[in-house]
Amino acid sequence: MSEVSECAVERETEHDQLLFDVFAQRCPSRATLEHLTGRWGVLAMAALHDGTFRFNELRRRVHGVSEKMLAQTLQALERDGFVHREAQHTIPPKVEYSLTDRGKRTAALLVELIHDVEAQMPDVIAANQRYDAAKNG
Amino acid sequence: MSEVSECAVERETEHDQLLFDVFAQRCPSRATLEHLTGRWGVLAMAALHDGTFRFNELRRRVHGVSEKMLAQTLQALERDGFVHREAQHTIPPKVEYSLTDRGKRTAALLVELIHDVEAQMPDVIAANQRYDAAKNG
DNA sequence: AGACTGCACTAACTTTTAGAAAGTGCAACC
DNA sequence: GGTTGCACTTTCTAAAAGTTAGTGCAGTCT
Repeated sequence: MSEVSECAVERETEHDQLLFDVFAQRCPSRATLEHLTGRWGVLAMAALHDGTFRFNELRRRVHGVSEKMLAQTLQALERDGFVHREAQHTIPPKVEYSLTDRGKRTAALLVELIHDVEAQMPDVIAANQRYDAAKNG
Repeated sequence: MSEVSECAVERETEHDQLLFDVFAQRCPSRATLEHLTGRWGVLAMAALHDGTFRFNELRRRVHGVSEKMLAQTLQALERDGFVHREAQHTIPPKVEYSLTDRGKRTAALLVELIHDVEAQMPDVIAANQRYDAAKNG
């Protein structure tokens, strides 16, 4: 009954490319996409698009993120190779986060999305009001 | 102690534009961004980028989404004016979902992101293995 | 000198959210 | 006449997010 979709990671096409599909439930691309588009993933990537930052600098940039979630988010992004982490084992510790080349490419897309959303906000707020009025009216 | 950042929605710049900032904790743009980038938001938008679909058609396209979450996601996207909902009050009911013009623009960016991620997956998987090896080695 | 803050986290606990399962009411299909 | 499909909502449980506290040492403030 409960069918679980998989992507054909293992199979190769005639063009020697692997097939990944975010619409397939168990495709690893879905997890990666979530790391990038999760609540804090987008913001961390966009913040790092502006340069290299220390852990607590990022925390101050991304208002509202907890230490736990920022650490968790950065670890996932580092594991996926979007973020580079460089730690100096001094006291107090100094850890610098930056984007990898691959991360920079993807971050550019996310920044574009953010700007698009910010620019649309007046329309979004108007749409919200229309929707709520239609419901309660 | 706990400072909460707000965006200057109310203030206007000299160019007569409103200021929205997703990095500010209480800026409404952050909620909107989350509707789009949330786990199911991206996939719903990308699915609708291919055309008009009924509720259960979407559910079959976006593998793994529950009815509850799909309904919730579509309602948020409709309220924000990204998605258009057209219901025929027949029995059985027929409800068709499609993207608004604004939604189409934003969906294009999300689809671009998805393709970028899918294309990077071989590198991501390699990065995962390197990360795990470095940790357990 | 002694208290306080900052550094980059992790661990334990609580609250919020997501997901799973069942219910709705009717009609077409077998 | 039993099953399935339609588009949801409601209830309950499992998972995720958020909150708080702790680490160990060095600078800053008083």
